[in-house]
Amino acid sequence: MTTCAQTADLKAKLFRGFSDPSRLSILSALRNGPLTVSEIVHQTGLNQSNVSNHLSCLRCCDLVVREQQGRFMYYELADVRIATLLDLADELLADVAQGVRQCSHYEPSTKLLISVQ
Amino acid sequence: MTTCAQTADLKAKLFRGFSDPSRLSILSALRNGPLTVSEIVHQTGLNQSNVSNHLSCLRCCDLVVREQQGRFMYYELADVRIATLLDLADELLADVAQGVRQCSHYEPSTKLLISVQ
DNA sequence: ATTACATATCAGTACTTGCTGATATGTTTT
DNA sequence: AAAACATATCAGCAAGTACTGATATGTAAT
Repeated sequence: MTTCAQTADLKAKLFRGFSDPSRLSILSALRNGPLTVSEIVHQTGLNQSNVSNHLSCLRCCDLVVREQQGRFMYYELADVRIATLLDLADELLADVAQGVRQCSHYEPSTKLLISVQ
Repeated sequence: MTTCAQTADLKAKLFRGFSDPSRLSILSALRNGPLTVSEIVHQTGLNQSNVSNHLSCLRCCDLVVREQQGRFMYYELADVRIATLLDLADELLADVAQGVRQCSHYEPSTKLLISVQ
């Protein structure tokens, strides 16, 4: 029970790595092979600072690895199973978790709109 | 590219469902079969209000389903693949994402400790 | 109908989290 | 060595997000 809670904490932390649209765009871009930071910037449309921050976060968690090549830094998914996890999520979205789209629990600015009205 | 970003948003939202220790404890408790709210409260150690809020969130996203039985409400995982996803996360934690534990990006109150010192 | 029990909802608070711009570090080229 | 390029770091702001306690709803027993 106590051990279970600790695992839950850790697992939650792992999932937090996947629970941001920017980080997911980055991971998804990396599925086609290694990319430099600026290539990621270009492909995702995010800015350099933002991408760099997220990459640092992803690398710190060992979800991506990097390799220096001249003045470029190549980033890559750390393991195929990361792609598997992303695919499984897509499957769930398609077949099961269809409510996600409309669900507004813990959702941006609903309160604001209501109070303004 | 635009479609990709939209999927990223949705997937991020799905992962947010899994990125909370309380929700994970609940989901993990439900892996052994359907449970009432108070059984979940008992097994997880969370309080009733909290569990109810999270269940409402999980149900809204179609990650769990419920069925009324007298004055009890039985909750259950909506699909086996949810358990699969949890297992895959465990695998990643064990084999790949070992940095998650120590990673302190976007981490509670690091700033506070530093500024106090 | 009233009480007891099971669950749901809500507002408020404290905290977490991501983005941006400015700046720093590091690496090649001239 | 200086300039140009690639990436990293940091502070501060603007959100988002979760927990709690109080209260409401709903169901079954007396």
